[in-house]
Amino acid sequence: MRVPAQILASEGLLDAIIKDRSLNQLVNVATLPGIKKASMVMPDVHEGYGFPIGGVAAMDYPEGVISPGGIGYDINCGVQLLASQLQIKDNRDAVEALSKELHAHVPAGMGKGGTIKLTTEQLDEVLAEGANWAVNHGYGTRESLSYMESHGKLNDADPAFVSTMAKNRGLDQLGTIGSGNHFVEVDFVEKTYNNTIAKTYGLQKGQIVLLIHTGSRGLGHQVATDHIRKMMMAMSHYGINVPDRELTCVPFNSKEGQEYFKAMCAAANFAWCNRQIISWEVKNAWENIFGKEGGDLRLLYDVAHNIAKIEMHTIEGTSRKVIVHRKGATRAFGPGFKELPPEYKGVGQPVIIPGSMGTCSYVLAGTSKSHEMTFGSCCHGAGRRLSRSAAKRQANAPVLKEKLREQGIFVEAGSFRGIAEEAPIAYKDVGSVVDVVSASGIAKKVAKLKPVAVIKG
DNA sequence: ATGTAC
Repeated sequence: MRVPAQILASEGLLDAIIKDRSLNQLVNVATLPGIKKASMVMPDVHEGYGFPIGGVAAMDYPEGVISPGGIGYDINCGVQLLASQLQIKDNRDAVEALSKELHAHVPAGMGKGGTIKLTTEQLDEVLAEGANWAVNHGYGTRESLSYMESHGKLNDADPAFVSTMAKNRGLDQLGTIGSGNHFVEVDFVEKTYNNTIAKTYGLQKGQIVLLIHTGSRGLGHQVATDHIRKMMMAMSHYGINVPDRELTCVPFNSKEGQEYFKAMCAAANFAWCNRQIISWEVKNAWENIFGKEGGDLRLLYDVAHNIAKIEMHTIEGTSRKVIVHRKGATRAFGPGFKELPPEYKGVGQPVIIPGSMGTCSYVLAGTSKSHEMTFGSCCHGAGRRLSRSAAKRQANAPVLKEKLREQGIFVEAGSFRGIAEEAPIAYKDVGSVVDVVSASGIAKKVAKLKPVAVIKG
């Protein structure tokens, strides 16, 4: 190990953490060339490809390594939160119709294409421009870009390093959520914890909000597959040995490192464009149900939780440039961060933490403590405690769907398999996860969101 | 997560 391993958890959460390989993986990551300070995991950690999901690793720029396993196959998987002007108490009766309308507007499910069919030239524009492409083509407003991490676009993207196969997979996938834990969810604000920040973000008790959780679909997956294969062949050339082949990596400033990074940025841009177009479709569905009385759906914020970023961080008293890998970890920058829209600058970045299906989600605010402790990062969700296959064995999807309906939560899902894999028993308690990050000081609790409808793949 | 392993 070149650096220590750092675990953020409570005693209760450790039980689930020690059952899988996530701590071995945490230790493995600590061996990677150029890693600074510590190999870190958040309380929602679980086993992933090479790196644990819920992990943060910062490498020296530009000699340290970049590793696709530290980002994940779903490049720029992330969450967007939309705030409405309606209260749940006045609109309970409309929820079922709204969930059906959302389902009709947002294709969900494995391999599902959408209504937008891009030409290869247009796809290259999307890869270079991110959410800007959506806005330039009538999907949303320009001011919404200020409310997205990195303004919905990474400038280092280069479509030339995205393979034809990856591009072909993406041609009809804009505006689709995919499967697994991806969803569109209707929630209401059950509770606020910090009234000043809640007010700054425009959140109040009883308000209806919407969450969109998806990423770069088959395109991002293919980018990861292609570059992992190339890196595996190149790694020995750079004299790098890793304890697990899934940790394949090359120096950031190497040919293969640069090609992967530029392709990863392009896939991240595809994901931001995707969430922006889904957001536009969600607004169409909303308008169809509520008409003009429905009011505006305002983009509160959009965060990435599977990404690598070049950032400045203070390490042993010195400010240095690092390659921060966040895999199942959300950026959580504190007050004063210049990228934030002016009205959020005093309170820190919104950190959006989706819980498991039918439980609840949280909005937090980044703090300066996160810069000291976790390279400006926080957890990203509840975190699995059961594998997909174990969840399928233990969950009874039809019964679960009916149970959630009795609790006032409509689930629109493409398959019972999807529901079983995402059953709440397959996940840790998101409240306990959020309490750990809140107690550690890396983020502040702002609001708790309760679902009333979930659209899944 | 993913046209569910090349």
